[in-house]
Amino acid sequence: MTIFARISAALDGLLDDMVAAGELPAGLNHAAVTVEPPRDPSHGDMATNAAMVLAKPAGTNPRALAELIATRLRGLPEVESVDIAGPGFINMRLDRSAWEAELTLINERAGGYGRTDVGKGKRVNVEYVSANPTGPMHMGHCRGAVVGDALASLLAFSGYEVTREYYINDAGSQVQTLGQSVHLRYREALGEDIGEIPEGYYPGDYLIPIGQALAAEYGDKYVGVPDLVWLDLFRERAVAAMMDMIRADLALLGIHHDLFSSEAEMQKSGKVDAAIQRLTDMGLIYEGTLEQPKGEPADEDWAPVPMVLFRASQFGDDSDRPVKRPNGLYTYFGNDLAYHADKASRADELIDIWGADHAGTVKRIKAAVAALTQGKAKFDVKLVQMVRLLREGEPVKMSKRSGNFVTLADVVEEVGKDVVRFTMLTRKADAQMDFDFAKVVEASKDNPVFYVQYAHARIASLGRRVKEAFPGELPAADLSRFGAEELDLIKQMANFPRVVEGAANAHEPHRIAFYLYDLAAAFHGWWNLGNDQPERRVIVAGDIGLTASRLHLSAGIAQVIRNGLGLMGVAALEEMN
RNA sequence: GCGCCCGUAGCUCAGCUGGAUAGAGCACUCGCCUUCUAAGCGAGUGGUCGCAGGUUCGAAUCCUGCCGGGCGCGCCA
Repeated sequence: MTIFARISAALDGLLDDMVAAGELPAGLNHAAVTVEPPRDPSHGDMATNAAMVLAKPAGTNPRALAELIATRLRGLPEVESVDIAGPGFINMRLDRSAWEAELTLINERAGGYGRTDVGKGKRVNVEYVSANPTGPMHMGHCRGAVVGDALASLLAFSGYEVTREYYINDAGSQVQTLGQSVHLRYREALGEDIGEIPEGYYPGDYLIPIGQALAAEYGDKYVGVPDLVWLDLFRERAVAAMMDMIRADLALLGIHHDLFSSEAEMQKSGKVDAAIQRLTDMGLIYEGTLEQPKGEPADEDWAPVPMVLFRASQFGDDSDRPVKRPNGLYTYFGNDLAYHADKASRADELIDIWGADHAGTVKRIKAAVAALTQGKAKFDVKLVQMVRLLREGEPVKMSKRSGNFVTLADVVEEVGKDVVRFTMLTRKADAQMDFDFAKVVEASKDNPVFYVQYAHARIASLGRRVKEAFPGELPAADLSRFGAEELDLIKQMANFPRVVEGAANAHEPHRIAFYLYDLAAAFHGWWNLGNDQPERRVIVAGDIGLTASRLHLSAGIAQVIRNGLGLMGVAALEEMN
């Protein structure tokens, strides 16, 4: 057990003892009781709010209760001293042996340090990316891809059974247009001059090879015949090729989904009809007419049309929502609610990662999930804000014309997978962010990617250098030789499991990036002590024992950095170059 | 008109789901770095947490109403 888990468990047990001793009434809810490092380290190593939280339900006052708890805490072997401060905080100082033990634990657990079972094996489905299969991935998709992937890793590390899922939107009008665009390329491949790609079609060069392949396979069989004959074929081929391309783009980022779900297949399987039927049976589907939306430019073409609607407004949405169009086909929402019903049948918790431009549809899908699962499924829609690309401080112009939008593959090629992934996690998901090509590769402490990598590389360099100073075998680490700075570093490392747990619970993978930056800063500060004072370096000439001990500490730091970077999908570097 | 997100130091952002005196980097000021592990190091200045109420032992954090910025708002996805 990690140190925080031990103290927290001991506190729980001790509160039970107090109930047995008649010092506390039975049945108090401990959920709000926390054990955490105080913001101000001068207050001690750990603080608990137990007395303040429990005083009122226990019918006593915080200070008096704190005294009782403090007395018992003083009996714990790892607790050196306890005092009560402010409105009833209980501050603890731990014996140094507790921190020494934590470092040993870090090096023993190695890659498993920080892993917990808070997920208790619950099945969580994380759906992310789900870019339309109409072209290569561009930077607009990138952030959601990284956030979703890191969150999935975080949840897996926290004891959840995770499914990483991609929803292929292969049933709507956009993929019909894609099929028609490929048909143009097909005619082009047969020698026809198609001129400029008309407005409304996909102009990208990436469709050319698909047209060529179809031309090679079928010759002119599909020229001059109605699209009814060829559109399904062309669409399916195009979608398959686009998905191959998208999978390749994702692989560049180190992202591999467990499951790709097809909208079209789901529709064919009858699951959409079934889901709508279930809602109909619940009385939540009716035919009706919506009011005209109050958009700024009032739509002249608007006319009231009766449609099949879902009573989303009964579940917190602002309006009821159409599941079928007047032509009888399902809307995107109709398909999507069925898809979520399907996911809910396979998982205990659902998480969707969406671009912020879809914010307007969150309420309706939450309403649908609530209705379909009787409010039982945990469901979080995580919105990821836009990324503004900058080059030398100037926004990069994005155009839909082919060759002029920034693809994900281009960016990964230019700055590298690790830089892209780390940078995408240096801001919380719901804040907008700038991605400056120059800044993200800058080798300075202003750049968190570099700063964290550099800390790890510095530690890796010790392994190489120590052989020069001490060619023989090193003795076992003697942790009693640590001073206050070394113990402070361990205290910071000991926070890693708490940060992981918090990030997993809050679905906020960016917390790992900030934690690693802080840990790296603390390490660099420690390292810099050696600039002026050679005896404070890790490798101390003439003191093999101290060197061994500090190497052990450094190894622990490197381990925590690796574990954190691993969750982010970023490789730790052995050396900078 | 409505909904969602955001508003914290001059700038870019954290703030551990309600805790103690609100933090980091940049910028700025001062000192250090011609021999060491310096793609630099140390210290300092800088805040009505958009505004006004409310909830309670306690609010940047939760609630309500305003102000300002971004995104979105039927039969697209």
